Amino acid sequence: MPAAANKVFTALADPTRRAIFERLARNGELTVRALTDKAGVSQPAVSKHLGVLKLAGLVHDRHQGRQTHYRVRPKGLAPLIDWMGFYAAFWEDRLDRLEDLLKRMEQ
Amino acid sequence: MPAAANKVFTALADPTRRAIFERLARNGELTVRALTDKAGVSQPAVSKHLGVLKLAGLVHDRHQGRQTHYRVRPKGLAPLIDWMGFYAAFWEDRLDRLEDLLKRMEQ
DNA sequence: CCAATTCATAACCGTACGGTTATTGATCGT
DNA sequence: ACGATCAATAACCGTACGGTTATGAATTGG
Repeated sequence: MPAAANKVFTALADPTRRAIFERLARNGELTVRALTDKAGVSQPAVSKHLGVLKLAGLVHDRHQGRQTHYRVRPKGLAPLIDWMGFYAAFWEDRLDRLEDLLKRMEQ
Repeated sequence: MPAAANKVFTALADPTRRAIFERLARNGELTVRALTDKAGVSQPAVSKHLGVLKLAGLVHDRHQGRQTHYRVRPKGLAPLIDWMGFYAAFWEDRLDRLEDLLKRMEQ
C-alpha cells in the first residue's frame, strides 16, 4: 500500500517538478511547450519531469496532433492523504488514550 | 512556506527514512540504538537519516546521558497539509480532519 | 580506572538524478 | 512538398545522496 506513496513522495520532492505540478493544478491543462516556457529548464528536462509525474500517477497526458497536453490526475495525491491519514488515526488513538487518562485522573 | 514543504517532501521520499519516521510514530520515543537494531542499515546511516528528519522539522531529539531519544514532532507534517491547500476542493473533509487534528496537537 | 556502550562526525565510494545538447519522429502551416 | 514546430529519446556530465568503515567524544558500569 505505501509503495505508491513512495513514488508520489519522490516525484514531489523535486522543486522544479513540484512547480510543474502546481502549474498544472492551477491551469487545468497545459502543453509541454507552455510548461517549458516558464519552467526555467529545457524542454527535454520538462518532458522527463512529466514522465516521472505520470509514472507516479500524478498527471495524465492527452496527445493531440504534435503536442501533448498534460493535466493533473485528481486521485494522484490519494496515496499521500492515505499515508498521512494512517498516522492521523494513530495520533487520534493516542489523543483518545490521553483523554481517557486525564478523565480518570480527575476523580 | 514552500521551503519547508521542500525539506519535508525530500525527507519522506527515502523509504528507509520514512520507515524510521513510521517506527517513531508508532512507538512514541526510541533511542538511536533501538532504531538501528531494526533499520537494516548501519548506526551512522541511521544517525544521518535522523539528522535529515530533524532538519525537516519532522522529529525532535532529547539527550539523556550517552543516548539520544527521538520522537515524532506532530506539527512536522503541517507544511505538507499546507502545500495541499490548493487541492482543498478535492479533499475537503479528509483535509479538514487532518488540519483539525494537527491543530489539536499544537503544543 | 578501565572497558564498553552510545552516538555523531569524517572520509570515502558507487550510483542515481537533474540538467544539458543533439537527434529523431510526427505533425502542422504555407 | 518543404520548412518549421513540438515532444520524446539518447547520450553524456557533474553533483548530491545513501550507504559504508573508521574514529572520536561522552557517558556508564564493574
